[in-house]
Amino acid sequence: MDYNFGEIESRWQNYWREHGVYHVSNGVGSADNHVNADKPHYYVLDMFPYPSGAGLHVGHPLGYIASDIYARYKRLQGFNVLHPMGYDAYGLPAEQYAIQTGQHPAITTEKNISRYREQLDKIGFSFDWDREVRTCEPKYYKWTQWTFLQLFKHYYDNTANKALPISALVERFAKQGSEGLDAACTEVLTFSAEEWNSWDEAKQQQVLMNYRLAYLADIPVNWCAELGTVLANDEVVNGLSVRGGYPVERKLMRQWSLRITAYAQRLVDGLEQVDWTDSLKEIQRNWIGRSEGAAVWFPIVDGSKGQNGSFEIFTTRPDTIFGVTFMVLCPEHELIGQITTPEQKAEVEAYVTWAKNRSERERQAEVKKVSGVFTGAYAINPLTEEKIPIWVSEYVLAGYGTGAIMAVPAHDSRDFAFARHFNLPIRQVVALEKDAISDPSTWEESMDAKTGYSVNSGFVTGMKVKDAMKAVIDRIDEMGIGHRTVNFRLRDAIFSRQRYWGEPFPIYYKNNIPYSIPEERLPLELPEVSDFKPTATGEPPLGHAQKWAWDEQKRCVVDKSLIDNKTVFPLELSTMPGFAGSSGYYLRYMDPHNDEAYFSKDAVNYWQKVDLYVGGAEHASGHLIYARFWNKFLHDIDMSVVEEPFQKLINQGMIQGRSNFVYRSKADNSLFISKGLIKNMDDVTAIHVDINIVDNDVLDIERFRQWRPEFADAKFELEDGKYICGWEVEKMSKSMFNVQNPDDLVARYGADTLRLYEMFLGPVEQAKPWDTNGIEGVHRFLKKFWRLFENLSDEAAGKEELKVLHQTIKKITDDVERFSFNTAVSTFMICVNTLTDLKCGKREVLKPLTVLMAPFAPHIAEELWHQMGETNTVCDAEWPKYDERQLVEDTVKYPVQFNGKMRFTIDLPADCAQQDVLAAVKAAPESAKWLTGEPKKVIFVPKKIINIVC
RNA sequence: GCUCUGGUGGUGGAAUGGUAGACACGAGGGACUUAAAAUCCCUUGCCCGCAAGGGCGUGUGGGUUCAAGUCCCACCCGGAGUACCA
Repeated sequence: MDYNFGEIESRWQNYWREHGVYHVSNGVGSADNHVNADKPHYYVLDMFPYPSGAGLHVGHPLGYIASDIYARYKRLQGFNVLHPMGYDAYGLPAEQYAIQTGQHPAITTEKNISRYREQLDKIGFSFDWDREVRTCEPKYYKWTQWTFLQLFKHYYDNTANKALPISALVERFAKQGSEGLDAACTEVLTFSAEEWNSWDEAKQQQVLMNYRLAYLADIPVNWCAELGTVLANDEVVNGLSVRGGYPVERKLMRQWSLRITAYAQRLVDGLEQVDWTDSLKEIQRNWIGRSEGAAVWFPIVDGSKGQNGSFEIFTTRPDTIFGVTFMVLCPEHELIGQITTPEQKAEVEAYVTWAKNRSERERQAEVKKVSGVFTGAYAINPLTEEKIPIWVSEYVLAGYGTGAIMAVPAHDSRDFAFARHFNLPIRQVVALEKDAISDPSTWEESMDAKTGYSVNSGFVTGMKVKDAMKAVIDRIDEMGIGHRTVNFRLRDAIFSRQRYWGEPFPIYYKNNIPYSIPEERLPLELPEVSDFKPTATGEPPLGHAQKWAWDEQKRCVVDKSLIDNKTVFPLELSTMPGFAGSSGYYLRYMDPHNDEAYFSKDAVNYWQKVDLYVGGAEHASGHLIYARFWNKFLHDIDMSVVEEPFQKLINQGMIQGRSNFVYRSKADNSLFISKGLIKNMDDVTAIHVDINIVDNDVLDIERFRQWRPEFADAKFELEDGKYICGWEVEKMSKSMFNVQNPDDLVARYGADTLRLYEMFLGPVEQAKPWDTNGIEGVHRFLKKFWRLFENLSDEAAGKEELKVLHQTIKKITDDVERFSFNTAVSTFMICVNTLTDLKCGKREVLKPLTVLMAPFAPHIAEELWHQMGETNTVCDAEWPKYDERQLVEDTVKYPVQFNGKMRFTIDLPADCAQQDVLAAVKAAPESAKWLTGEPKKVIFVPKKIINIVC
């Protein structure tokens, strides 16, 4: 009987579904715990997909296949494995599509999901679909909203180093005001208990907003007019939106933000505990951008103009303070208005206006261009008492540090450029050697390195840079004008989107103060709207919703015509961003149908965390930071039990497209020249051709003629009767006709072949081009494996057969453990080739081999498993263990080296001692040529090699 | 610029410091077949040679070592991330 993959695969997919083979229980305490009560647990998670209209291409399942193999492997090893899947279903593309076509995003999303599901099902994954989550479903986003409310109701206490309830803060303020409080906040406030108690509700709420972990504030945002929404920093690249590539500008807007910066240090520290690649950790560290330095207050000359008579700067180089020759404020700095002299006023205002109106894009493009203006005001260097000019420039950013710097042009390249441009003095205060002082006016560039000695620097002169840093900080600390501090590049995450297709905020406004709707009234469901575009007045799409107001007494959503601002109030109109729903989904999978809680204590105590997480590295600075933050917060409020949610993380590499080209002659527009016959590439035009009508770079001429009407009469210059196409590795995209759809391959070769081939392509973590050319080999291998079972026998296996089996068990186990699936597939090939040569059809060998194959090619394994008379699923078989005794070799083929060069090999007994090996080598006829006289030295590695130096 | 990656046959790729190129694709030759498909066998890094055999080979140049694709130093090229972050 032939290997009929179509029939086999649908049979077992049905069987698995009908028997609930992939259903997982939560261990002890759960309703159906009897099955898995005493097994160890393991959680394998894939980053859930956004179901786009295009469906899956061959790159999407790569990670899913890898994780599925691992999940199945763990199960065979006796683990209770959680391996769920769901959909990140809220987001921009569905909404953009809705705006264009008027189709409700819920409908297109539903359609896309069922298409995804169909495609996924065909590949034979072991997902427990009973646990599916969809971020756009009320019963799921109820808990996204719930988490938001908890963030709203907590603040971050730096002393406790965790999130604490706002109610505790209110109590504290009533008793002692801000005294002794060290908390994450937007600005440091100082007030007494009397003051707090004297304030009205509005003022108190305003003050609390300064501390909430989810807070409303006017902040400069990335506004994308084309998309009609704000975007997070990681959603903007080079001043353009990641989705759509539209221009993005800076704009001050009242937005919800998450105070993720409160967790910056813990986010850095947590990286030590997780098993991720160094490069991924590095991306996160860079994104968080921790830097140590000092905060220093510089007094302003004629301090009456400034509020406190001084302003704060941040520097990582306190040791260079003797080299400060000017100060720079960012154009947004609040002090500018107060300190600018009347003579400079016009010029400064013009500059500030100009800078503020510049788009992100212009700024990015002109980074190297120096611009700025003198305020006319001066500061005093607190250590030298020198009077130094204060400038304003774009190169100082509002969002980092305090938006003000001390400029040390000799030792900072940006300050250097600025000083040169405006002819400001440059003073050397660091030198590689104590006396290596030169004239900075002759320098080509600044000396930025943190090495060498301080020079021209008062009391730190002669100290090493590192010591000088400490000495300066100690001094300013003593003087009470500064202290050691740490700054982060990470910004708070803007959490509002002016969009329709997202989670509504469970917030209503009473006198412009946000209040949370009661938790027991969640979810606050997304209302229907007449139009998905923003309203005429610029309100988000929810402004179109008629039934969108909160009745405080009835505790429910009512028609907005009832708004009276007494008992009925307007609801928040923006929605949450894409990362809201994906930040905690891994926890919900643990207990997806719980209506009482996000997830039960039992469930999270059982599963703890994700043991293996597989997904793309593109989420390094987005999802993976937000999710870690989300989890740490949930940990603080005693929900999640482990601080770091993803223990081991694997990034599957991108699968690139492999495009094919035909070459049209420029002289004759209907003539196509085969690649090898082209003399000069300038004579031809390369045209992308659909990879589905090309086989091994050979063009199917008939199908090419049918492909496009304009090619119907094409003529060809052939080589060896074939038209050979050119190829190139590019992004997989429709416009390049290089998209490979997994369904086509499943139909042609079967899911098992697809699974094996995706793994065989190369290391999972490496980017690689998709190329169908090799798929035949993998398919042939499966047929060969199938044929082994044609002569199934119960005879005892021989030594050779057992040896290859046990070698295979050992190698496959090793390979799976280190996620080296490509070499695992080769190992299977070697094993099957050997067994074919040995004509081995012995059950004793084939049965364990089938179990080894089951994670990789589950359908064929299940079929053969049952053909061997088994009645239970192969998924619950036992992973074989290798027997060291079967691996022992009697003889070793020793490579013989002379002076490190391999010359020949010699077969010897495995237990041969050095002198016997040497004797055998001397006796070998081949040695005569290389061995003249006695060897000077002999290196002998038992069972490995012998090297003779002569 | 900085950080992280990677550089091995015609192609994808393999190699705990110990026979470089496993496994597969492609290509060439052959068997079976009326023919095709399927299957099977042989050859396939480059150079010299009829052969036996020899020389050269893992981006480049040095070094460590009995032995280097693998370790160290310097450099070249590709890919990704990030970028006035003080």
